[in-house]
Amino acid sequence: MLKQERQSVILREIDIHNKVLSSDLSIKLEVSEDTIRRDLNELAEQGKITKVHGGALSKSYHLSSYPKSQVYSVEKKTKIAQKARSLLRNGMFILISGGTTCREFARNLPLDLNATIFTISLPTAMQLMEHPTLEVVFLGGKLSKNAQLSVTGDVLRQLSEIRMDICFTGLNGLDPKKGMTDNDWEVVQVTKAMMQASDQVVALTISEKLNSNHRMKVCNLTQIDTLITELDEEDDLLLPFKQEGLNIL
Amino acid sequence: MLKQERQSVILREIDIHNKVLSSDLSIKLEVSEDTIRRDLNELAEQGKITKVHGGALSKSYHLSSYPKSQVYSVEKKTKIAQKARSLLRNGMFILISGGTTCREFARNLPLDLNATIFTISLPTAMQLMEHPTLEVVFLGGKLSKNAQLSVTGDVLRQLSEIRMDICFTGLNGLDPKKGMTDNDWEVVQVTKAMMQASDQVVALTISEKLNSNHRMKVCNLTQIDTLITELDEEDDLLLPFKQEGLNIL
DNA sequence: CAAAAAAATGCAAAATGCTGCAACAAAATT
DNA sequence: AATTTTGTTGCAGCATTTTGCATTTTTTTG
Repeated sequence: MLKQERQSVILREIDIHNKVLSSDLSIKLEVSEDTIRRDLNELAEQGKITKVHGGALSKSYHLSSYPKSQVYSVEKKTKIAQKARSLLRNGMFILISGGTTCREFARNLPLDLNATIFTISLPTAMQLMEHPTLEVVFLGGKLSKNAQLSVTGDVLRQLSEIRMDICFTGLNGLDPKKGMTDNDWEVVQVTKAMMQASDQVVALTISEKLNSNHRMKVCNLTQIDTLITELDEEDDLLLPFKQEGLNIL
Repeated sequence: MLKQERQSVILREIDIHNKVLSSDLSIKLEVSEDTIRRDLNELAEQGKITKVHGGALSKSYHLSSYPKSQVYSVEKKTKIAQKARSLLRNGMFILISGGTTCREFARNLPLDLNATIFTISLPTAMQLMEHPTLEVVFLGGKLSKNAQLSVTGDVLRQLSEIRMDICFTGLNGLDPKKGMTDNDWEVVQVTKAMMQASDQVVALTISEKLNSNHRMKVCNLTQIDTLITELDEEDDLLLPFKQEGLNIL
C-alpha cells in the first residue's frame, strides 16, 4: 500500500471518528507503528490533523469553546410572545417549532387556552408540559444535538400527513429580498415541512435577525403570513417587509 | 481513550452542568481519580476551568443547573445506574423509558458509549441530548402530562416496528407473585409495547418498590430478564425474585 | 479537635515517541 | 545496463509521557 493511500485512509478515518489510535492503524494498515507515527507527523505538519500522544484528533474536535445556550434578549422575546397570543383561538391545532423565541412563546401561552399543540422541539415540549389544559403531541424522530429537535426519520412524513391551523416558527435570518434563511440544513428541511403543513405561518423573531442572511434558503417572504418582532408596528425597519405584503404585529 | 478526548469530555461536562466531581468523572471515564485530578489541574492551568476541592467549576457560572433536589433517593438511583452500565455495549440499540431512575441512568451513561438510544420520555431525552456521542431517537406521540412521555398515537405502532437489543425500564411496583404493576393505564400499555420490542428487559428500581402492588398489571416476572436495585446481590429482600429466575445485579 | 475526604508527592511500570541506521525498492542518471 | 540518488520502511535503543499506587499532607466536616 502506498504512503498516500495510507494517509488518505487515515484522514478518512479521522473524518468519521474524530480520532485515531496509532496502535489501531498499525494493525489495520499492516505497517509498523513507526510508520503510522511518521504519517501522523506529516499530516500534522500540513495542518490537516492534530497529533496527540497515542494517536491524532480531528482539528474540529475542540469542543472547548462550546457555545453556552442561554436565552438572551428575554424581554424582547417575552414581548413577542405576548403579541403572538392575539392569534390564538380555542380549539386550534397549533404547530410550534424550536429555538428560544418559540420556547418563550410556549411559556407565555394563555393559561386557559384549549388547543392541541404539535411540536418537534424537545425544550418547547418540556415547556408545554407545564401548561394545565393543552394537549401536546411530539413529532418524534432522530434528534439533532445542535437544535434539540427532531430532524429526520418520520418527522417529514408525519408533517406531510397533518394539517395545522397555524405554525409559529423562529428563524435565523430574514431579508426583504432573500426571504428566510438558515445555516443548518436539517433545520431548513424540517421548517419547510412545517410551513407546508400549516394554513397560516407566523414568524417570530427579534429585530437583530432582520436583514441578515445565511447560507441556505428556507422560503420566500410570500410564504410567511405574519411577522412578529419586539418593535413597534410603525418602526422603519419593518417597512420593507410591510411592502412585501407581510402582516406585521 | 486519549487524554485530549478525556479533557474535552470534562470541559463539555462542565459546560453543561457548571461543575464536575472528580469521583464521578473517575467512574464515568474509567480512570483513576489521580488521572482526573491531573487533567483538572492542566485545564485549570490553561485557565479553562476553576479547580476546587473535590472537582472543578465553570469559570463563568458558579451554580449548578441540574435540579438534583427534585430527584429523591439520588444516591440509590446513582448506584443502580452504575450497576446497569455493565450491560451496555457499543453499537447496541437501547430503549430507555421514563421516570427518575431511568433519567439518572441516562445521566450516568459512559461518556464514550457509542449506541443508538430510543426513548419515549421527554426528560430522559433531554438528558440524553447532553451526551457527546449517542444517537438519540424520540418516539413521538401524544404526551402524558403525568408521566411526561409519549403514550398514544403512533408510539405503539412505532414500537411494534422496531427491535431493540435491550430495554431499561423503571417501575412502580414489583412483587414475586403478582409481577410488575402500575396505576396508569397508558403507561402500562406503552411499557408492555417496549418490552415486546426488546430482546432483553432490565428493570431498574429502588428497593422501596419491591413487594408493592398497584391496580394494573404490566407483566409477569418471567418477562423480565434482569432486576437491578441499590441492594447488595445477596440481600434477603431479593431472594424471592432470584427464586423466580430473575438475574439480579 | 478528630475522622474522613481529597490532594499532593514520589515512584515504578507501561505505553508511546524519537533518532539513527540498515535494508530495500523505485526512479533518475551515467 | 549499471550506478547513483532518493524515498520508504522496520528495528533497536533510548527518551518522554502517561498512569496507577502507596504514602504523606492538606482540607473539609461534624
